[in-house]
Amino acid sequence: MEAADKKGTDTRERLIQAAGEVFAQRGFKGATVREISRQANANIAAVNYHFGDKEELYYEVLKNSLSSVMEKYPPDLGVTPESTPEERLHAFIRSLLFRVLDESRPTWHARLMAREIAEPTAALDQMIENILGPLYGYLTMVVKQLISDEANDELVHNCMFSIMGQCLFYHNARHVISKLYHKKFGPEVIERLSTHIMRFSLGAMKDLGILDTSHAKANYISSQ
Amino acid sequence: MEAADKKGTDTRERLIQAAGEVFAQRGFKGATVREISRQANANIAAVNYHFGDKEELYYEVLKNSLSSVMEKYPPDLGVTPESTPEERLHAFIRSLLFRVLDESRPTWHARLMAREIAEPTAALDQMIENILGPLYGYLTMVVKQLISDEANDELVHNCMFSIMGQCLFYHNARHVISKLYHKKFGPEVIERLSTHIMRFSLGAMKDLGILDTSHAKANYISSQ
DNA sequence: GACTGTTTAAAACAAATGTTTTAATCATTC
DNA sequence: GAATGATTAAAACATTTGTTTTAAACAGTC
Repeated sequence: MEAADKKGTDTRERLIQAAGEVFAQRGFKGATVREISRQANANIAAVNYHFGDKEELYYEVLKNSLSSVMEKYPPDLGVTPESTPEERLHAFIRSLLFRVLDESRPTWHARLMAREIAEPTAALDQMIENILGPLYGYLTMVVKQLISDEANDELVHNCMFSIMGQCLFYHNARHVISKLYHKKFGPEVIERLSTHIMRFSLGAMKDLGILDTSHAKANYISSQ
Repeated sequence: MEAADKKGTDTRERLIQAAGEVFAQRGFKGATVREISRQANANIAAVNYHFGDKEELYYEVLKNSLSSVMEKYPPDLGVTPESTPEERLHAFIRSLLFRVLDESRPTWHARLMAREIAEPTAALDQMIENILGPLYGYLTMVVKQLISDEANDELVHNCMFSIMGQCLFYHNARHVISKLYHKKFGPEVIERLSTHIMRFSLGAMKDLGILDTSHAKANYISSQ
């Protein structure tokens, strides 16, 4: 069988692609092996033959997703050892936004990860270990450089969450945004969003950093 | 039957409460009428008798949720006509955070709405009309007062999204946050978070507002 | 070209699930 | 207190769905 992708291509691979699409769209429970098989041009029994059962297929799909998601948009894209912390932050935001909003390629990676984050299965742990943990670690470093190396942990975490939240919101609330404001997320819009989020966050951290270092930690901790 | 809540309480009401819990936990597809019925101490046929079918029950649950979610924490809690825009923003953030994080009462309202936002069913439209639309309208007003009444719409929207994103992140990523940082969201933590988000956002908008009004719109629009 | 291990195809199975049916029970009214 | 309408209970039904089985088709090897 020398045909390119008529039937010769690995059924296993086609199943993963199809399953990714279906899982992302309908969730683990909502996805049926019949729909996956149909969409992969495979027999119903193919899933069980190649993966054992539906759950194992899901894990395989997620693992596949994890490794490919970071490839196209690594969090330090275009950053050199000489880059300023500001440039690193912009690169981080930009890559995160493209990672979750770019529709020029299969979008199920991001949607699947978002699903797993919002309602974890047993697979969340490996996702944290391989992707989210390192990602947060990297952002921690960047933020610390931006506000103050000896800023208290709470402030650092809060700033990180403020940045992550701004980025992920556009993915999470995309249906609402599009219904309320008829906004579409093409590459140039994403570019502008990343500029906004960077300026917004830099302005904020400039303020907070001053607060934190001048009035010392007690100031930030006192609330209300 | 005069007993308080042994069996005399409306089965219909018990079904809605139980269904809310189960739908929020397992999603529409994952929830089974059997589990709902069991948890409501009702017969399997009760759902169909009282609501026609499972989908109609879901809509009823969501409608019930919508009307009750805003009651305890209205977005302008504690705000008077004399309040400053800064106070209004703080109240908005605070109430939003409590709305989505407060675990001292049934949490399924927020979880269910988050589900509907992330993966809409046909019910999203009424949710936008009754809740999200007004909420965003109110925030628009507050933000405009904070940066500049004649700020361009894009900047206003972006700031709104930055604020909403920061708040909703803690709900959306709660499992990841708790696994990574062992953070729990008690009332005092929520209070401090709201203070952080307010300061973060005010600092940011102060910056952007200056940018926007002094260098005029062209400045903001130029990206990269 | 028969043999062997791998993959695909079709059908069947068993469990789960939303819904319906039918009868019993409860509550209210005359 | 019989009659009537509303509610609940138990069982059955029809579909869907994940999985298994059995046989056929294929690919590579001697």
